[in-house]
Amino acid sequence: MSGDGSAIGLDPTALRAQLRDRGMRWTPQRRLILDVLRSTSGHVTGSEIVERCRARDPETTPSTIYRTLDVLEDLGYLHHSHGAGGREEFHVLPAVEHGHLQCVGCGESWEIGADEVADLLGHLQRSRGFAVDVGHLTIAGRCAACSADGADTGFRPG
Amino acid sequence: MSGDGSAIGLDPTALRAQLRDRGMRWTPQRRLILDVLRSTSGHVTGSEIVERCRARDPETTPSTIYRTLDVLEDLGYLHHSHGAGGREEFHVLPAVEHGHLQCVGCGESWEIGADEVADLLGHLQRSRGFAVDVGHLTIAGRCAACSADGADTGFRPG
DNA sequence: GGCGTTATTGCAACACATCGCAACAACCTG
DNA sequence: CAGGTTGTTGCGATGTGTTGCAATAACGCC
Repeated sequence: MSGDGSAIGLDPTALRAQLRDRGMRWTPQRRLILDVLRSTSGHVTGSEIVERCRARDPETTPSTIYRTLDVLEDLGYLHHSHGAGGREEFHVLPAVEHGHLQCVGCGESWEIGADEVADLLGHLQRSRGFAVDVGHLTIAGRCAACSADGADTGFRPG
Repeated sequence: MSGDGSAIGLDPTALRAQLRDRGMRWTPQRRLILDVLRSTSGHVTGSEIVERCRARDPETTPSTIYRTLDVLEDLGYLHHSHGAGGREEFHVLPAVEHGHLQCVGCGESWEIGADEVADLLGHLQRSRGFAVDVGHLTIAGRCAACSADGADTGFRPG
């Protein structure tokens, strides 16, 4: 819908400064990963990121990538949740915190704003004192189209 | 609350009949897995089931177990969802459909009844036509105790 | 610019889960 | 009970993440 993901805020210089503040280092690998992330909009799975990094530099190793992703999440540059299949899904630069709806039929996913989530889950917070991690929330189910299509869980006989 | 999980309804004979109805077979492996499940209450991760099966019969292979688990889920004997870490969690004999709350701090998890879930998510259903898979729902966050304990995501310096 | 400290990398191994495929064995039939 | 069908098993390989550890290389300091 909107831009191409080359978002302001994924600025290498800023990240470098933030890292240094924490006594952490700015490395070529991190620069590459940040770069890949900058040219990414919306959701990506962990393996997609690995793939894209290796496309630019075949030397890149998965462990480095996943560790860097952790760091970036720590710094608030991204969020991750787990899709309907349990795989990691990263969401770059979440301007506003939000959750996801994912269809087990077609795999499509949609965002639900923090407002909406708060509306839905706020009372869990109040009644149980349970602080929902909105950014991590992915709700599985079937979208309208897939519900109309077939009733069962993605399985279509014959 | 109730018993030890040796629930009525996980009856080998009944399962055998159900399998045969579908042209499927009753094998020693399936019997073992059902047995393990019978002595299990509440949540188990996939690897826990594997472990317990191998404890009784070291020959058991993971692929067989996971495949049988799929079959059993198909037949409604259990449900699975993905915990905060993305790992599979199975729930045996869900008398009533329900979702889960899982604390990323202590790992503890709680059930939330279908009623409560419906209450929370019903409007997603109405406004978007999205049919939430309640049995698959696991909401991550921090429980009251852990929220009081420390503010960040499970990380504790020093 | 050279040097020391120590965060980070890359490797290898592991953990969890899934899949293709050939051999096996439940089950049905006669 | 022997024989054929075909659903299942078990193996090995693959995909996705994680972790321990020794070598490397950022970064701060002189």
